[in-house]
Amino acid sequence: MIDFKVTKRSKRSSARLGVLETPHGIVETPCFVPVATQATVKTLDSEEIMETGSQMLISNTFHLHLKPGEKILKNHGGIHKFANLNLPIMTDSGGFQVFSLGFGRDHGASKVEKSAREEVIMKGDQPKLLKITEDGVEFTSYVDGSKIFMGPKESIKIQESIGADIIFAFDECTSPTATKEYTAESLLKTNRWADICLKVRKSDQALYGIVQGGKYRDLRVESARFTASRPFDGFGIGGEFGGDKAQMVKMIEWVTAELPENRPRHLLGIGYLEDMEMIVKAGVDTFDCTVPTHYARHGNAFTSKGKIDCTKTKYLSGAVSKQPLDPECDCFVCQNHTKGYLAHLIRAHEITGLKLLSFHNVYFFNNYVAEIRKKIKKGLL
RNA sequence: GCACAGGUGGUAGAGCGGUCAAUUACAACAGACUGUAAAUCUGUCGCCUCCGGGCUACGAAGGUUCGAAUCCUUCCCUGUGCA
Repeated sequence: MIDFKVTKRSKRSSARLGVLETPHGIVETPCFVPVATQATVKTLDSEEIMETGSQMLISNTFHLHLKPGEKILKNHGGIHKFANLNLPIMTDSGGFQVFSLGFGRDHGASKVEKSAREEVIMKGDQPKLLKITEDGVEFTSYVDGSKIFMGPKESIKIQESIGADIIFAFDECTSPTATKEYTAESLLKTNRWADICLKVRKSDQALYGIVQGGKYRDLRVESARFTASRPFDGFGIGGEFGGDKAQMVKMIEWVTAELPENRPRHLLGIGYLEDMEMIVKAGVDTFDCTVPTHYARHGNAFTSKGKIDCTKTKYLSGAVSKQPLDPECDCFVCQNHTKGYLAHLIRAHEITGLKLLSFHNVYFFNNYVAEIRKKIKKGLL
């Protein structure tokens, strides 16, 4: 079980400071949650994860179900022991994979598409590689092509075996290209699944319900009200956030306005640096995002002066090459390594380069949110 | 000196008469990435372009042919073996 207390409410916005207590430690909110899909923050070991100042991680039910399988995790005493991760952990339910391996894959689309696409998802449409039914979703495994059925019951059962502190209801993450009719019908399913998740849960793990509804205000509000009316321990805000940033913030605000103040809100899969203040001001407590680790493995570092693309030759020589990634950052990487060395490692495809950039990026993101907490404390946000 | 093998775009290496400005990989350059099928993906990659095409190119020079990176001759290089 978890305990959540709001310790300060901003007078300038919907931002709030909070303390989230879990069986594996306390989380100060607002908090960035690094993504550990396969029970690891890619390239970082458990000690390094702690050194980045991470407070909580989110792992993935679908991926752990495929590999190594939840039985393995259960036999090892759950994800914390299995991966030697001594901090709070969430597991995403697999609902995002309904999108990412479904219409997202079919259309090469992101849940944050900036502009409209030609593909439109109509009521009754099905993705190519999976089948969404009333009871759940038949996935096609990317490991061996086998069919894998996952619905609310299955997801909760798996999540119980994995043993995270916080688990999520199984939902359908809808696409930015879904019509209102599709999104409305999907929402009915997600809501029905939410009740099943609550019903079948036997563990004392915290269970978050997920708000969907796409870009449609009435659907978002309906979804938020429905989810708020159920005995969830917290709330995930999911689905698409297509359009521009202003639109995204509006969509979050529609939802947080309907959610009870005394339970935590987790924004699923959003967290560019430039997004952070906005989403916190919109009333979000925790949020996860693959960007720091993902971009790191593609050679990009985030700094107080902007993004640095370490694949560029210009960082190898001259004055810049002798400087750290970010002179204002006190992480291990910035204290001990130059841009020139990091650019070399990335360009030489050395695995250490990926690790060092991942470490820095996660550290930087955590630090960035720590500053946001300070601003709220000072009444500046 | 003789005998084999070989010389192709930044590199490696395909191609062995037309569909070749030349497969592919790497390098280089540019772009993308928001609950991770992601150490990934996309594009450019001889020169010029009014984007139709034009020009120069497969060691060098000749030749055969309607047509040569591809066949022939000579030369120059490289590797290996024998003297």
